Amino acid sequence: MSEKAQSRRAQLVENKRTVIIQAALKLFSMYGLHGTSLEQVATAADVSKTNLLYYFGSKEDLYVSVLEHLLEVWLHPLRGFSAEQDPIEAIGEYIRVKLELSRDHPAESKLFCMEIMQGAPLISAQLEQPLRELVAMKVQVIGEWIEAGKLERIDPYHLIFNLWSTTQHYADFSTQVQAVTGKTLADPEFFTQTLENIKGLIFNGIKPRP
Amino acid sequence: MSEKAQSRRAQLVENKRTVIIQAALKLFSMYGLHGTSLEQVATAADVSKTNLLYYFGSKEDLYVSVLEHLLEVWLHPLRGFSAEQDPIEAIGEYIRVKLELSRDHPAESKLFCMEIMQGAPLISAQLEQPLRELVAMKVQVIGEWIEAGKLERIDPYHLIFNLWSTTQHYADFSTQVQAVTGKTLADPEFFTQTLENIKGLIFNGIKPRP
DNA sequence: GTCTATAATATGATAGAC
DNA sequence: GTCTATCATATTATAGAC
Repeated sequence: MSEKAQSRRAQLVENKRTVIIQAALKLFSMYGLHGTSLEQVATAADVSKTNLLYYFGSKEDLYVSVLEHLLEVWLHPLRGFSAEQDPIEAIGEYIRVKLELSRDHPAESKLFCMEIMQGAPLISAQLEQPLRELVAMKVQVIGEWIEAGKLERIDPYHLIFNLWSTTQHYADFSTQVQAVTGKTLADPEFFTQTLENIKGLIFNGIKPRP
Repeated sequence: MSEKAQSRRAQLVENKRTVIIQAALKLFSMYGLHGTSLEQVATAADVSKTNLLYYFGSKEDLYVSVLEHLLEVWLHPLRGFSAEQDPIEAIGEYIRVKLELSRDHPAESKLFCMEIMQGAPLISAQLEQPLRELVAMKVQVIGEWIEAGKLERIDPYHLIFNLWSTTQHYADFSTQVQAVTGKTLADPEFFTQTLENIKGLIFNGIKPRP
């Protein structure tokens, strides 16, 4: 068996796993883990249920794989900003990236939200450690900005929670946002307007400046 | 049969329904609708499964009752603020009430979040209409404040989403907040600190004022 | 790797006695 | 109103042929 054939087959297996994970992600984020049957996932991924169980040994196995995929997408933008940057620019950029994630990966956002709400029983190990470290690094950077007088004295932790909650809201509560405004982030005009408003709020607040 | 006996029995029935609803709320908010069995709810409410099904004809019936109870608790503080009030005071008060809700009713917050994320299939009728009206009223008030020069020019809708998301975050993502900070809103000091930070952010932003 | 059974079980719901 | 017994079904998972 040639190397090429080997790798081609491995590629196909990976593709199939990916297709299944994508289908599962979408369904899990809509109906939850227990609200989704393997049959549904199999149908959506265009494979048989038995075949699905050939690629993923169990439902929980599949679920964990979906969560692992999700974490990669989700924690990625957290890598950004360093103390050398201008804070307003860096934070503005972070808000933009997070809002783009809410627009382009709402299923990831929702499933992450669900998992955290339920106490993250299945990924607490993978999540807690890297998350704590990433946040600690950011808190450090924000602290330096404040010391340098480049930001108002704000608790860095609460600032981070604020950035997360305000941006993710447009993915997780998109149903509510749409019910109230009639718009979604898919609408470019609404996206820009949302971005500017979030940035305006976080940078300047709502108190009128004399 | 006397009026008294009638009302006493009705009272008992109501109490039992309430106990079941509370137990169901807690479990549904932790494991989701499909992740919770009637057996679990019955055990938590200290009744038999058959008895539970005597009070609520079906699982969906129970779930809808839980959601209706939840909406009452959840939409209540939205009634507040009118244009005559000072906006900073009114909004500050609203933030406090919402954060108290996140502290005292996290199960309601989480289940509401879950339901919205899944498209609110079972309460869209009860929710959409009153929500849209309430928000429209508030948008009106905020608009008047802005016209009077009492607030910066901010889109009222995005301001409302901001108030919701930042406060509810501490209930829905309490697991994450605790993983990162080691604290919960149950800690009075952390509660006060959180409240002041949210208010500070929304009122003043993070840009240093010269 | 993929398929056809089929096992094993959990769980929502009902019937009928008391 | 509450109980025991039971039905009906959905769904995860496995065995074994091809």
